[in-house]
Parts: sequence; structure tokens; C-alpha cells
Amino acid sequence: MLRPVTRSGITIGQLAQAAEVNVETVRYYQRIGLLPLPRRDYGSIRRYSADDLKRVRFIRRAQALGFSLDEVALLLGLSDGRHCAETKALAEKKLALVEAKISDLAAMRESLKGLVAKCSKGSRGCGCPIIDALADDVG
Amino acid sequence: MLRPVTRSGITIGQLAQAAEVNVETVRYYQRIGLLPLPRRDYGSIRRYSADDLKRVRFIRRAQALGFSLDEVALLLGLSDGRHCAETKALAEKKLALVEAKISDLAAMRESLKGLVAKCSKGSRGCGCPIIDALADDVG
DNA sequence: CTTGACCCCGTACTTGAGTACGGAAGTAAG
DNA sequence: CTTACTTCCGTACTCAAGTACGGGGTCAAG
Repeated sequence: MLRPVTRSGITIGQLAQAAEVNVETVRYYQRIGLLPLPRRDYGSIRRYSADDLKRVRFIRRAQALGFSLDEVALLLGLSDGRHCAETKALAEKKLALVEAKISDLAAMRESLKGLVAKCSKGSRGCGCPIIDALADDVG
Repeated sequence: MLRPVTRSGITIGQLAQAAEVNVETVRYYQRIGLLPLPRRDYGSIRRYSADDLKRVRFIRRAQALGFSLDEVALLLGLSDGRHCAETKALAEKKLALVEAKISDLAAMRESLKGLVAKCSKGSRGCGCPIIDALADDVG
């Protein structure tokens, strides 16, 4: 029969808009394998799922946290449910990295808080050596 | 007399090594104004201070946290001790950003912890939908 | 059945952040 | 003084991560 099966899922344009990225960016992620190319159930137009949207959002947020696309791919790969030993080792490495980042950011936060407080009191010279926030030795 | 005054400070090569960056990177930061070009007290060779080293390290760590060099420049600019009102506004914005990053990373951390725990128990299929860590709405 | 909005694909261009290169000059050790 | 290592500087190249472009196909509305 080949009836135009329930066009479930959203188009690339809608996906891009929802994830606040460029359509080209979505295509780019597909090309480099970060995003699975979805089946074209209907004609030649791809349909995307809610999971695809979550994935794109994850990518962008992970990037904002300083991960490269390669690293993002690794993080996403952690969910393959296979190769437990390797997965665990990798997860532990990433966990340490994440914890280091958190502590750097926490130091930055305190520094910024101090600055805001100083500025609020209108004290003269609201300088803030934020640089000192990250001055301690690298773990 | 013009005696070769106490060659205080380190050379660019030593600075680069200490900060674990390329010499060219240091020169690059100078070119784009992220690093002050130090006076050449002695001949034509630049000498760098401990502050310069701290600055380079700060830059790299801030980058690893997802800040662009432009943003790093802003962060560093917070210490100018002038324009209190603007400084405060900017600091508040950055503070919010930093807090958002921390909470994203904290979610990632929990997810990774869960994965490591599952793997440690040797349970079958140590999959970890880390993607869900960042699935909640963007603040 | 045309029009306008959207999609497909491949290729080329751009931007941010370095890296590499090559020749001249400074400097330290032998 | 010579040799070997740095530094200086400008220019050119690279790489990741997109962005833009152009030609063609689809599809719903008018």
C-alpha cells in the first residue's frame, strides 16, 4: 500500500529551532557521526525524535563546559552498555575531570561573589583579582 | 653606567614551559592583548614575572571551563577597579553563568558516579544515559 | 500548476585559537 | 671567536567547528 505512514517526528528545521542551533549544524553533527542519521520513513525527508533533540542539547551544553566534540562523543559512547571495564576506566577519568572543573568553577564563583559584594557596598576601587581564584596548583 | 641590571624575571621559554604552553602561544596572547607585553629592561629580550605566569595559567584553565578568549579577557578586566556599576553588572552575569555551569557539571558528575558504581558491581549492561544528566530545562 | 517555504547534498568559505617557518640578532659555553 | 641555543618578528599555515552557497527536489496553499 505504501501509504504515507504517520509522519511522526519533527523535521530538521524544527529540531534546529528547538535546540537553538543552525540547521547546518545539525547536518554537520550527522556528518561527523555525533548524531545518528535518522531513517527517512517518508519520502526523502528525515524525521527526528525527541531523543535526537536531547542529544543536540546535550552536545551544546557539554561544549559550553569545555568539552570538545571528540570528548562529547566519548561521553555519549559511555551509554553503549558494552565493554564494562573500559567504560569504567573512561568514566572514572571523566569523573575526575568533571570534579576538577567543578572546583575551578567554585573558586571562580567565590571570587565573583566577593566582587559583587564589594561593588554593592560601593567601596572605592572594586577590583577583583579573579586571577587568584585559579592560582592554586593544578591537581 | 648602564650595567646589565639584575636580569630579574624569566624568559619567554621558561614561562612557556612553566605554564605548559607553546612559546608561540605566549606571543599570540601578547599580540591579542591578553598578556601585557613586558618591558625589556635588558637588551631586547623580554622578561616575565610570576604574575604573567599566573595569568597564562588562568587563561588556560578558564578555557578548559568553556570560556572563549574574549570572555577570559572580560573576566580579567574585572580587576581594573574602575567603573563599579558596569563591573558589578558584568560580574553578576558571569556569576550566573558560572553557577549554571557548576550545576550542569554536578549533574554530569552524578551520572558518571552512577555509571562507575554500576560498572563496579559488574552488573550486566553498564549503560549510562549520561545524556539525561543535562536533559532538564535550561535555566 | 505555480509559488513559496522547507529539505537534500556537496563543496567552499569563515572564525577562533593556535602552530610552524625562516631569517636576523642576542647570549652563554668552550 | 665560534658554536649552539634562544629570542625576536612577521607572515603563513593548520585544525576544529561551524556557516554559507548553489542547484535541485518536495510539499501544501492559492
